[in-house]
Amino acid sequence: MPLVLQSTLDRQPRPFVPRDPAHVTFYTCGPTVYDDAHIGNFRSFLAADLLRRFLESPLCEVTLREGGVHAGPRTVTHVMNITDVGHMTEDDVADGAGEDKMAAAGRRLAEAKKAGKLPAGVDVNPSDPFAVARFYEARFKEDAVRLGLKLAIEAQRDPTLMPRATENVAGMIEAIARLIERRCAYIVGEPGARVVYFDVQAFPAYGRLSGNTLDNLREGEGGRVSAANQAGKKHPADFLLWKEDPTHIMKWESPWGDGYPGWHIECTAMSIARLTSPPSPGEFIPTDVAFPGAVLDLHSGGEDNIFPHHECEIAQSCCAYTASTLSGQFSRVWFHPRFLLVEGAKMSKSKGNFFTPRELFAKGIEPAALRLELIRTHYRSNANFTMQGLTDGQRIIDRWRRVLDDDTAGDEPSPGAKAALAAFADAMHDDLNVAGAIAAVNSWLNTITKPTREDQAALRTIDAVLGVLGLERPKATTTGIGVYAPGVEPSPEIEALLALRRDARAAKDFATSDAIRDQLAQRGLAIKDGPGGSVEVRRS
RNA sequence: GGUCGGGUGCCAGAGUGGUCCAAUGGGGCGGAUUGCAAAUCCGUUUAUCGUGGGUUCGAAUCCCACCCCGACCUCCA
Repeated sequence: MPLVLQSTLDRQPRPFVPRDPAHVTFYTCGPTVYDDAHIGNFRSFLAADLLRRFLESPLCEVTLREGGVHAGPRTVTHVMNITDVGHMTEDDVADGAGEDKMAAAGRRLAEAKKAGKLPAGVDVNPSDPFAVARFYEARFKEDAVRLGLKLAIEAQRDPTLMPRATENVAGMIEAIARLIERRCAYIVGEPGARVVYFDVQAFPAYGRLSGNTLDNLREGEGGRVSAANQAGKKHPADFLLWKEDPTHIMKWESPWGDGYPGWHIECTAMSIARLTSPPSPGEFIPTDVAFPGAVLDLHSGGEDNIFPHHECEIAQSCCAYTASTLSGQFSRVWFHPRFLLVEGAKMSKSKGNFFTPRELFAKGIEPAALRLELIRTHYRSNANFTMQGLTDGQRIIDRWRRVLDDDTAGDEPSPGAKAALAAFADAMHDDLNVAGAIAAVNSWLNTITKPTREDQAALRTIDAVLGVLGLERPKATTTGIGVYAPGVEPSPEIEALLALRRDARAAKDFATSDAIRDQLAQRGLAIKDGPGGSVEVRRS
């Protein structure tokens, strides 16, 4: 059974039919770099990564437009933008009110610097918004690489895969100009305070993605679309494409004055630029009969992007670049992973359940365990991140690694590897049923007492999709007697206790040795006697 | 109020009309192992599937109502 996905547009699973089955185009709305990305951000990015990895796997089959099946492997060009334009903190009040977010981030950085809380070796000029953006961008890329985001690894060689909004303003201006020319956008205000808006009434399909059609928006009681804040708009749902503001902290020249672009236009410009052959002025991308207005194969983003961001992106992209402005979906599949809860509650800084990958890594959580915890729940359900889940995942990973690490594996054929690969692929083809796929792996491994090389090869094929086993393994710190797990710092006191315990055990004074173990347990450390008198120390 | 996604054992989480008295992992319990632990290995245990009604020969799976959780309704993955 070839791959089936549930696009947000369809609300039901459908076979995935790319334009070119051998080469899939995939755009992911990337991070805003005003701050470190948290585990919720990464859940969404990793879900996209998993989809991409499966598409590239030899296990993945895809439906052909003319019918029939295309067998993997295939290539995927996966692009993810870096949003380094500082949007406004109060853009809902009026387009362009409040403080620029990049400026706010700079202010926070300046405070951290003053308090001596910046990591060693870091020198950022907090008043330079570009420097602030680059600082967080670099940290994001580090985290992404550690979590095995394939795109971030590739981007180390090909930076065009992670384009920056600030370096694509020319493309945004071109897109806006095309929209104005096609009468899908209009300019209001006098020079010095001009604003360009997209005219939502020019795109009848507006609202199809989110269900927020123009009628529903009018009836809605969210209170955000209020006419009072929207002076000059033809329709309250019209959205900003360009804002003239010569005083802004980040500004560019444009035909509509010096200023900055709206929130949505950057993704249009960057996806068109990197994933299509951009049409010349006056020309448009021809419509695919089967998928009108579909230019990209896949487009992903967190569920909060569905409205307004992706709704607006579809409208402006189709109106600027495709043959018809009447309808269009821009991407064949819209892929929206749901939000992550933490210990059953919404993640928030005030609740203290807000985590970034680097914080967890510093505690000794290994990237593989975090990755598995973040991908193991179906992407269209809210996932619940728990410390228990992290431990569960760690055990699964340790178990799988024991299979791969067995260097006495023989050449005899494996009785179960083929069926396991098929079961894994079946689950993944079914709208990425990762939990089912992991279950297939575990059930198979349960039947193995001694892995063969074929088993190991099969597990590697599976892991090329899941992407956990190849991740960096934090190293234990070894001292004379202790083997300290990642995240546990050796100290002279602990060393002394371990030495005392060793002596007590040698003298068969188990009361003392157990007392020392209890003492360590009170400090949150669990020990395990290893070979040769060594003692493994980890957090309990 | 509108538009969506969910509610399955102690926990996480699959399963979308019969093969489900419900996968898988963790936990619990028992055994091997250990001075005792831990880890590992072996075995084992636990669910009438949010509530109420309906459709059907048959429902966790379809329909209706209600309750609850989460997202969005121009900051947010």
